[in-house]
Amino acid sequence: MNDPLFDDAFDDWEPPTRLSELARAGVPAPYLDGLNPPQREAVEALDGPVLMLAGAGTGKTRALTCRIAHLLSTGRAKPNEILAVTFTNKAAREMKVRIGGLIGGAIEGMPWLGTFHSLCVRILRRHAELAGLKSNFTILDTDDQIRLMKQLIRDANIDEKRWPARQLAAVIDRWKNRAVTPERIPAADARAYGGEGPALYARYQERLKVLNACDFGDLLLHVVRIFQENPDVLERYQRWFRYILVDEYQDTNVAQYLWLRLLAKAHQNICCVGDDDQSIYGWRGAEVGNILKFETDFPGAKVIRLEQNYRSTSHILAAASALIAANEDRLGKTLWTQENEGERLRLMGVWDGDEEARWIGEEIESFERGARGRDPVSPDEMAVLVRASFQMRAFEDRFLAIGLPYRVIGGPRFYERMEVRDAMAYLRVVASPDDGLAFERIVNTPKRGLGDKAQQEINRTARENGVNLLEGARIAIAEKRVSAAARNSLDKVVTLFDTWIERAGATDFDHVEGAMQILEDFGYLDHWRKEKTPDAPGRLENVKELVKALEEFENLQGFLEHVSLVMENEQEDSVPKVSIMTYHAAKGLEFDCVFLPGWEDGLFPSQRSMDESGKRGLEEERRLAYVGLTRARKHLTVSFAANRRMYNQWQSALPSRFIDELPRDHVEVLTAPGLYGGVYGAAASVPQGSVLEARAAEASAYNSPGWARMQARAGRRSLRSPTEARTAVVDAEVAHGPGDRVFHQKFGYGAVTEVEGDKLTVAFEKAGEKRVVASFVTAADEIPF
DNA sequence: CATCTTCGCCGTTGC
DNA sequence: GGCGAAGATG
Repeated sequence: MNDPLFDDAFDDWEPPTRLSELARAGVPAPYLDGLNPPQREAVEALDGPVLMLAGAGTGKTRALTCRIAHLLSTGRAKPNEILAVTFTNKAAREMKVRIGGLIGGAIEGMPWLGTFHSLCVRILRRHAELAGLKSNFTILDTDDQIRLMKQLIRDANIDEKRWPARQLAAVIDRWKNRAVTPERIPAADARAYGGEGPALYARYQERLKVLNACDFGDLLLHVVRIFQENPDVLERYQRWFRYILVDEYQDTNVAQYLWLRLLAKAHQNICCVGDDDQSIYGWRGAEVGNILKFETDFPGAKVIRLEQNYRSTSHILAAASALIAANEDRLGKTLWTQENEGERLRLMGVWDGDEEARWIGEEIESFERGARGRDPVSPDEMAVLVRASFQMRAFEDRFLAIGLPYRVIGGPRFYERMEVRDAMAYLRVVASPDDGLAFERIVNTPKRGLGDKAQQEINRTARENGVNLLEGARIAIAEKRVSAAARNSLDKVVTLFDTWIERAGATDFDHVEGAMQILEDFGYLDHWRKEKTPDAPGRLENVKELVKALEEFENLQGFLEHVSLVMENEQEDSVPKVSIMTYHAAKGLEFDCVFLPGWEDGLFPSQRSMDESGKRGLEEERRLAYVGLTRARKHLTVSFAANRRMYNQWQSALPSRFIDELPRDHVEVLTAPGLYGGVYGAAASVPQGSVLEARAAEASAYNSPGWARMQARAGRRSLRSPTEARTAVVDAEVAHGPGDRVFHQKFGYGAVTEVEGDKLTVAFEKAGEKRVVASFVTAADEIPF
């Protein structure tokens, strides 16, 4: 057991006495209390492959943590012999805490509980040389990746406009997700990226090696390859990890799947937990297929379904279940609950995005006060979930305006800020001098008179001599390959780095103080002190905060690794705050009160997703909606706007098709009668006896898209009374033709130039040519005011 | 030759 | 609104 690969910290570890005695006596451990039968089965079926199909809110985390506690307390494995994979670092942290709570808090944490990426880094550092790297390799983020690829594209004389670097990044990413190496690109992919993809991929990997760096995909790919090519190494890990657990299995990609299968091959003690209905990372290479074929991959697998939902009220669960039922590709589960009926899902239509933010702000305050006979809800228990991050700003602006505390989760993050990335680049060069991308980033930041010309020369020199940029710079100075002014300034940089690289190698190096001094010496702190822009002081603060964050780590490398993998800077604060985040970031979380704004076709479901992946894309969008709906415990509000400002332009939108799929019985419509945007809602709240009501009764298939869309058309036109609504329903059928003069609420007057179905192309006098939905314009002579 | 200024283009989701 | 490329300035 004295394998130097693995720590011996747990050699003397024993399960808590009380628990092991209970286990020996055959008495159920206390943590088994209150588990429902399938949960309990999932906890107790320790040997052989197990697939836990766990619907939203069915207590899968509980089952998972209990299972680990059970492995530990029955003495099946020590804490460091269990490999447990979570989807986020946050989930890993929380799970450690919960396991500690279950078995008595005595464990020092589980070293092999983490995300695929963090686990792979640990393994890769130990065997870096088998992948052609040094063990102090750096991990590049997306930004670095793109910059590197841009260089390669330029070198290959490819037109960057026609072939954007992002696209190459996407192509290479897809290959890595599927564990495709440059040597084994499938014939079908040979034409990727204008036929240059395979060659550029190979060159990219070569450059990474030279830079002693790897990207996210590499972390897995390198380890998989090391396992495949070095059976002795693989065998040691197979023996060490006696039990394997995987959370969010529906979101694993091919590379991750291969990694797991290699590690589980010998003993097959693998337990995967997932929910095909919550698979929302297809765009990142996740294969729902992994979960669907688990039983084939691991013969004799036990499949356990968790279907009792403990989270949401029955109205909310019913609405979510009905929505997801529209998907065809699913295993199918029947969630049920014993919770109260609760409130129905509330549906609100508004005129534009600003009004939506205003209204939600007011609603949040009203929930906080406990108005309308509700129990007060803390802001910590409320969340606004959006499809895309650009939607967040409207809410931030509004919440700032009314003084409502909020936190943005997963938005533009601390470690992505320019000044923080600059500061880190300095530290990266010191910790890992081969990191040319970091060197490039700061060689002329702050300005040192080292522009394009000088930098190109450094690059060329380095490449010709086969050395890193720092050495290249040194040679360029010695050989006078750059101008005298540049030489002088560059020499200072090189000398300073030499000094600090040496100091950092010393055993008594204080990395916190050192980091601050590095930034001081290079003039980076002064740079922000001198800057007169209003945001300069804040940026200086951020840099100082970054240095402070170093305190929690043993050395620079540890810190830099943490940043590249975790990228979050959470500080617990005392003020309760409303959370704003994307659906993707909300996975695994739950709140008493959830707002889902922006349910408009094209935004949600995202047009791009549908264009790129067709029906598959739409189904993933629907699963995203399902994830959103199932985050709510008690209060759930969906809203949509008739108009939204995007890229400084007004665009009109139809309500999301997902709204049509919400079952009427579980929905309360708040949209004001006769007000614009009265979809779905218009009819439900139209006064008795009105024409709209008659039409609603007629349409037996109330939830049919056709009906809802007709409502949309009718409601869309700033109507104030049922009388106007009646006219509107008729008007909506009136077609506009080319040449007609029309009026639009936001764009003003214009002339129709083209008609295509219900979309018009209109040349507006002020706003220019726009494509609009026919129902949003009126003939210019009958403006409804 | 470096840096500052303006213009046109682009724009999910994230470990 | 942000970014990079091209043009203007010092």
